[in-house]
Amino acid sequence: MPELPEVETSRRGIDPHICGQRIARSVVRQSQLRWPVSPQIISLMPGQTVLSSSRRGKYILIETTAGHIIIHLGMSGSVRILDSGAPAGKHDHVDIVFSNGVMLRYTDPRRFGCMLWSDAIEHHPLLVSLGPEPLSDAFDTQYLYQRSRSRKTPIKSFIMDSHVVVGVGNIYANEALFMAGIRPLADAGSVSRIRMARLVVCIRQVIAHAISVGGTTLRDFVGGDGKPGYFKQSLLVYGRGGEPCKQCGGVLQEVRLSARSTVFCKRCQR
DNA sequence: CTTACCGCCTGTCGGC
DNA sequence: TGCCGACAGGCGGTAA
Repeated sequence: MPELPEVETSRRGIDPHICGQRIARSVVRQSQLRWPVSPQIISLMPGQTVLSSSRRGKYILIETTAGHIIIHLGMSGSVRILDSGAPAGKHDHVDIVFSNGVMLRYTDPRRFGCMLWSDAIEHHPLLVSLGPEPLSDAFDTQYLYQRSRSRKTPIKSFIMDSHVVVGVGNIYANEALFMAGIRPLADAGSVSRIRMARLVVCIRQVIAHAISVGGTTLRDFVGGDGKPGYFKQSLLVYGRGGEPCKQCGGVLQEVRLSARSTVFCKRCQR
């Protein structure tokens, strides 16, 4: 389940292999992803050169001489660098093959992800209304506090809303709220400014830490020592419902919030 | 504008 | 051992 740190790790993994490379052709084996793969991925790509890669939220953006490729990994997606001769497996949906024999392969068993093309990335509907990056200056106490006023939605849902802040998935939302000592079900609008300030710090911390260890799930790009679960070992509450709180020893509660597993400590979080 | 809920997918896992 | 339902979950879309 790629979250922001895994997406960033993926982007860093492919970037040096694709930048400056000329695209020879693309292959789409399965076009039915979250949305159909843009036809331009096939029709416009040959002959184009990759200029750069970047990331916005959980979207990987690949800039070519004709426009941008927008990639989302959904729940189970991955991008890998392979030799163009590598045989395709069941869930290898799209290949972008470069003239030097290197290939970028998009794989996604559950097909929740997407591969789209845009020639006006700054106006793309998927990107235009996204909230700030959690590690950017724009994401600060003032911003989060102001946006949360009069919001009745649970604070956990609030910080998982990509229009509020990007990249905070279920795992990191649980972790950040525990670190901040805030109950996931508290009304967003009722969280005090002081506690909102703490939450901003905790979201930053957990995301930055996860990026620094290369995320949890995607580790097999380049030179990966391939040790999975780096971040998993840092988890304080996620996946630990019924187990003792690492802070007070009490039993961690687990509830469903909008169909998502939500774990917290009754004593440490208020 | 807000909020709550739906559905897209398939691999995995627990129960019988 | 095999079958089957529940579950996982990002997030756009839609209804109220």
